[in-house]
Amino acid sequence: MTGQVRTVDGRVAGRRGQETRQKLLDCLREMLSTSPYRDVKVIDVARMAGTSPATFYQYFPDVEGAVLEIAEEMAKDSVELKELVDGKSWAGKSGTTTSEELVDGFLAFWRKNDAILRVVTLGAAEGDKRFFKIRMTVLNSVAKPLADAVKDLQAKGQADKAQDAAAVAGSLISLLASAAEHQKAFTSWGVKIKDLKPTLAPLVYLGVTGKKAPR
Amino acid sequence: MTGQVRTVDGRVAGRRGQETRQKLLDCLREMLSTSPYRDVKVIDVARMAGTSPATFYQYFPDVEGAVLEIAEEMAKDSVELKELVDGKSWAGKSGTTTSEELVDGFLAFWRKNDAILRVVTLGAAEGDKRFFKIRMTVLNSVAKPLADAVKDLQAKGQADKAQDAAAVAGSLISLLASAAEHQKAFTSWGVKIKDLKPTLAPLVYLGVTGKKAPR
DNA sequence: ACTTGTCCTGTCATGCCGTCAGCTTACCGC
DNA sequence: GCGGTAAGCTGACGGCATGACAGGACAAGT
Repeated sequence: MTGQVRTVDGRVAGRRGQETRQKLLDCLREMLSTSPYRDVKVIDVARMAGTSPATFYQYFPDVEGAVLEIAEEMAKDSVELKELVDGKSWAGKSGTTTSEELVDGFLAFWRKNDAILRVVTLGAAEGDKRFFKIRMTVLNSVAKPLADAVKDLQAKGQADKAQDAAAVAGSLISLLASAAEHQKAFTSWGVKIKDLKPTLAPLVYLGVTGKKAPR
Repeated sequence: MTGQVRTVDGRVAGRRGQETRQKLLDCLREMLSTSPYRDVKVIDVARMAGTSPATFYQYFPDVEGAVLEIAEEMAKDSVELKELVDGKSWAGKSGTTTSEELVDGFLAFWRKNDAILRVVTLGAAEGDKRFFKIRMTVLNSVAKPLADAVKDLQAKGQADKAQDAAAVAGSLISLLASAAEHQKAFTSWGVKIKDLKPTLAPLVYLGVTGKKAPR
């Protein structure tokens, strides 16, 4: 699957080279979570990795290129998010559980990949196709099975057929993504983090089924 | 209200100085909407404004400082968003209209200030208090009156009292903000922009009233 | 030990950053 | 109109990040 790892000038990287490369990626990830994206410099990353800027440029064209690498790694991990929706039931009480677990799982994933997702989101918003595609991969991993679930319910007459399934799923995933991104904002509105799930989960349930959540 | 405009070294700016300053801000705003934030350089802004980098540094400590200025201007404009909720009715049919106008108005404001809001959002997510506060100002201009509306309905027994009003309002505003930020994403899900309002508006209505939207 | 290919770094040209001294311009009182 | 004063602008400079290259260090096989 993973093609040969190559340096910028075309050589194939050996064992030691891959280690160095990985160390650079790790340090970059670390830097991203501690300083503003705009201020992340190659020289800092190199220093932290105990190597020189020249080495960095051997493996990556620039900071953005390395960030893309990290982002793609994360996008691969995001397949695990499918499990939050696939094969789950939306009927009655179990629907409540499904929506709660979806909210929980999604927020956890976002929090885990906080820093890199911030940069991906920015890149996507700025119109960069590569970042946009990565963001899509992550969100689609939930949005697609969710849209399928809505279509299923519509077919069984258990959900509002007038709603576009993909639009519903997209809106709900956006809601989750945005809530995940700005958890700090909620506290300033006097909302405790623990209030977030009880609020989001019913919204998801409502969006999917078109019915008020049972209690 | 607005104190004297001052240069970095303390001089008060006169007519000509203010013009230059404003031209720099305009050019920066332009640059932000055409190139990635990370790549916006002082020298480019200065060149576009037909002046020198040194002049830029006379009015702003750095790029971020100037961006903050633009953002604060925008935050002032955001008071107009209050009107989208204040004094509106959520009962029956008129509730549907209210939610639709809220969605429309909010999306329009966000689209108008696209570029600067992107940077504000990034800064806030990275933990910068100044950007965070500005983002709060914008979102609060809708979230506060919306929370009041929910409390009102709760008091009248027309909404679910178990929900925290502020949390509901916060989640809904986050939903709108996120949808506004990533309109392009929706099209890749096969969702037409015009499908967005019919999807978001009922979600808002549902969130506020806890009832399924009438049609 | 020698060869081969990978890996790292010293060094250099280039370009942006951020500051300062000093020159020019506008305004004001006389 | 004349000089004084403060505002406005820029050339120039040290400093640092970028990105390219060539050559030295190193590991592995022979």
